Amino acid sequence: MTTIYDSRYVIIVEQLKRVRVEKKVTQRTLAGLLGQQQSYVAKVEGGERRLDILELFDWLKALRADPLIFLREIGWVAQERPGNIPALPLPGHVEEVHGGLNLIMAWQGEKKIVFLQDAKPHDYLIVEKEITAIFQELNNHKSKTMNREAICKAFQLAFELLPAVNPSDVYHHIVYRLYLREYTKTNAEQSWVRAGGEAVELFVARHYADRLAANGIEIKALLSRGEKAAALAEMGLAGTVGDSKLDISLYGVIERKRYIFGGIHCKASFAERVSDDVPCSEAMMRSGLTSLLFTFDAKSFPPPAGDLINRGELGTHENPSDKRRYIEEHGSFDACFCYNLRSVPSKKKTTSGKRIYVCKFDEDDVLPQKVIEAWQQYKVKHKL
Amino acid sequence: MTTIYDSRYVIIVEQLKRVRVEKKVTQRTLAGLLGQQQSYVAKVEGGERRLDILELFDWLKALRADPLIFLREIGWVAQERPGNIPALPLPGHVEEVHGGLNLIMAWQGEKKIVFLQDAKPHDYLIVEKEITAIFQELNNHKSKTMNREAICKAFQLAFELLPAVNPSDVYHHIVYRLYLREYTKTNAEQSWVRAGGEAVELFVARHYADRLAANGIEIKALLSRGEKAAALAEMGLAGTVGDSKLDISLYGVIERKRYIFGGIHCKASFAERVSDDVPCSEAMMRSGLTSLLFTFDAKSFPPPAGDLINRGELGTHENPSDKRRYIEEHGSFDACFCYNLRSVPSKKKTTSGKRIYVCKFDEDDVLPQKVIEAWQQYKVKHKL
DNA sequence: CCGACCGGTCG
DNA sequence: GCGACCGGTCG
Repeated sequence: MTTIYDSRYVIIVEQLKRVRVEKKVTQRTLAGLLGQQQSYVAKVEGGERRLDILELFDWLKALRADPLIFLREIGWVAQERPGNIPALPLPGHVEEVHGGLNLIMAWQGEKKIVFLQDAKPHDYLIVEKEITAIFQELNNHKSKTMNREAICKAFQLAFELLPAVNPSDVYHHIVYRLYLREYTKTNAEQSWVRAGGEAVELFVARHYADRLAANGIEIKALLSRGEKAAALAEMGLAGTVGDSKLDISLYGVIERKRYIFGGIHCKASFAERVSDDVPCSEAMMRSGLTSLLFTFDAKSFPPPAGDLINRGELGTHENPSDKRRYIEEHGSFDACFCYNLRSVPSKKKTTSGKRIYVCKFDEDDVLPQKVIEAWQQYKVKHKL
Repeated sequence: MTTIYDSRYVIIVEQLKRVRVEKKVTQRTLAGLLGQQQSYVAKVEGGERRLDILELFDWLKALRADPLIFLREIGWVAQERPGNIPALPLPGHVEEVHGGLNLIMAWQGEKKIVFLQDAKPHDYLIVEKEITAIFQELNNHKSKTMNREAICKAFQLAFELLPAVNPSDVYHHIVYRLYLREYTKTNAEQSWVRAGGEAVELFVARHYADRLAANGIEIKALLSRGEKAAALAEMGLAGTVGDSKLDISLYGVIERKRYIFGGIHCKASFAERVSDDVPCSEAMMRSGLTSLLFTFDAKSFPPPAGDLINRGELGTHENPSDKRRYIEEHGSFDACFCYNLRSVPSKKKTTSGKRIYVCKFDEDDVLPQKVIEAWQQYKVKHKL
């Protein structure tokens, strides 16, 4: 019959006793310091008498124990980790500079500046305010919005109001960092991993839906394990690769009949994780299906060593990373669409013939063009 | 010529001004509330006059701004994230129970209990104390110990003093959680990812070194990118798989000549990440080399939903996970050695013939046996 | 229930 | 410089 309150109080009492014993203070001595009888200390340590907050602090003071350290030991206050506060944008704080704006971040009480090219303070401030409100709403216990929906909404808003800005910077410096700043319900970094990753898939499917529908193509985010497995089964790949290795499926529609002709793998950033998707992608390509890779290629190095500039991980032609080689040399995907304007696109000719395209979400975006082409080719090949 | 001190102060002034403007308080009004002339406010906001800490708090009070919120906004204090404090063992706090001990953790001020089978309080308390000292030393800025070396030392100590306890629980509930509790120099969770992962590789190589050396086998942790690439080149796999996809190499030695005959992939936990290693492992096996998988298969679900019991991710025979299938069905590794005693080992017969073995670090540990067998078979096959 | 999501770290 | 390391999350 332990209530939460009781359990919390038990920890306090046990730790108070431990501190006293460690400091080799007897119950009698402590009682003397507190101006009380020994029975007072015994009753408190026996859980018979509860301390109010002021009594607790007097108690700790008498033991010469640091209250903050004590609160950490009982898990009420996080361990002090001087380095665990990531760089976060200061609320409403930007400065207009030539060609864009400087986003002012605080990191460990130091000021860090990130330049956002082609961003106007007025637009940024609207974006920050709206996204802040969206994410704060998630902390509300009555909020019915799912985290991935909220983040997807934040992407849509930010890309619409800041169309000229490097999309990967919007992802990484605005939406991601505002989520870290505002989301407090659970561990924000890990929640971002879960919800931010799915939000990218949702965003991609929604952003291109109309453009592709106009060309007889249906794009579908595969959010559940069941949907993923079903899509892989439709492709004839059930059981040959892991069942959960595709993010978005692409269907061509002819007279209400749907033909699955490809899919899109989504990765916010690469790290070593792109190799997860390679076996599924290669299996898709062997089955004559189009396998595309969407990525923000977001990667910056944080302070103190790094400069926070989001250079991505694809490297250059002269000095390619393994990730670039997966596309250009091994041809493990039919194409990679990268939304980090600092990333270096492939040359027209590559070893495998497959290319990295670098785009913004504008009329020159090649992703929908390539999807439409792939469907045309599928129709020709299968005489549809 | 901005010193760190200046940069920090600039943030304070700018944010103080922002708070005043947001609250629609004029400089004159604020000055009145502070019992000062308007020029005082102007000078402070202009950076000409510095506020001492008490003046700062008076200032915030006059603006009816919460000091803690303000300190968070300037990045001096972490955002309050009620859920971001992981379950951490309370210092020196265990209770002896039948068949083992209860490890007492604090999570959000609640008490959480994890049962450690076959652990004795006396031994646990030594382990906790020693590991705490090792990890606290890392916070010392003069510490020359590398994080991975410190964690490896913690593993060696803990497995030696608690030989009967589930090794995965020692990894997950003792070493990992003490690292979270004690390591404060940088973001402890991410530091654990980096250093804890490498420490597992180091530990495996060191733990088995003598036993294997007695059988003419050299085991080597591949810690640098160069070492990994070199080992893959020796195997004849350079360039065919990513260059960084092997953790430990195995050499047989005959008359000072070294023959690479296999390798070990290490994974503290699976998640989806085992598929990273599958392509390299399969390539090794195709080349006639032995490819083994070492894992703690550590996975518990934390509060509030989870019960913290470290059940791993391999599932059962009736309900296998994708990870079990990688071994038992697809045979993507020659064997999987799993050090979580709650994991279900393979039956003697599997579809692929490859098996999951569940072990402790004792005389029945099958890993060294299988490595020695593999080297014998290699010698026979290559007539060495 | 039980899976894949991703980025700070530090060698 | 620049890579792979892993676990809380939440649908």
